[in-house]
Amino acid sequence: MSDKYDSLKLENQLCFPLYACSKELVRRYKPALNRLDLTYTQYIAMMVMWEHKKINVTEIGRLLYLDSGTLTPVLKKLEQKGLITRSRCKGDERCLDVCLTDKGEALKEKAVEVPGKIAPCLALTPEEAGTLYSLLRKTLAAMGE
Amino acid sequence: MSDKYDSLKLENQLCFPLYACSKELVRRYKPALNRLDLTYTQYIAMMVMWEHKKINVTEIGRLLYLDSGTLTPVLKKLEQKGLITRSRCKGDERCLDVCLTDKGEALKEKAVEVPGKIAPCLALTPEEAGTLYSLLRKTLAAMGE
DNA sequence: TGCAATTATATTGTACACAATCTAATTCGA
DNA sequence: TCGAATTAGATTGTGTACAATATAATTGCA
Repeated sequence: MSDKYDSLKLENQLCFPLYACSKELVRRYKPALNRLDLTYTQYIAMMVMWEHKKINVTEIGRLLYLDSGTLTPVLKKLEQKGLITRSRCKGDERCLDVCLTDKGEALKEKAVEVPGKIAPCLALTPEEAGTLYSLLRKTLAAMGE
Repeated sequence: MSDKYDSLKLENQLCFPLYACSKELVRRYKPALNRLDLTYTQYIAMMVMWEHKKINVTEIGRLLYLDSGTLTPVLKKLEQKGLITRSRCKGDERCLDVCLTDKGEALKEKAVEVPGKIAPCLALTPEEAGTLYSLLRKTLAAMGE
């Protein structure tokens, strides 16, 4: 019943459910994020800002697995909204300091409610969620070499 | 040590490692897929075609969790490459029959080697990979209602 | 039977995502 | 110390994703 093409079936691939699950879950964030006027990418960038207050683009990229080609327009958008400031570092003009503004800090109050709205979508027990988290982090670490 | 903002830390979110892991793993496919002149999205569309030979757009979308706005340009590209044909169904002109061509079928021979090149990236035991797969499929099913 | 609702796909507009390339600033080594 | 190599971001081009809308074909029901 099996042949040499079995590995090419969607049901036998691990990457595909990962890809689909990620996309579907991000889509579930949209209603909650619309109320903050943020996209998912802007939201994870703000999560970095809420934790770090001040950080440069390369570091944000390292934390989010994104490069400057993606981050530059995202950060410019967040700057337009008044949530962050962007300015060249004193001492090394190549660097860009990204800083959280008061308005950005204030948005955190509304954002606190987001994770609680997403959790029910998962339908996993806390143990399962923990296992899933560990396996994903292990895989991410392995891919980072 | 914990406060009400803990849920907003990247390390406490399940969606983020899912999103990052998916992106990084898709990136690992690129060298292998470049040799087939396929992107990842084109590759999973071809996986559907290799299994089904003939299928319509809505069905492909249901299998891949993609809508016509994404699939239409992808399928047109695959048609340009001569891997599939697109033609209106006889009997229901709204539908589009997507059919695998001989050239598309032939590409399967080269594609067979792709999954084996990706597996080592994961660094998971077969049991762990199985667990991850099950948890992702369970979550996908739950999100499909 | 005729027209309102539904269905299948396509189009438009916005926002990533990333490879490749570019520019400017900094560092490092002969 | 000066020019090559490196580094940090920005830009460009291609290809998704998806919401919203459009269009055309089909269905269903009053």
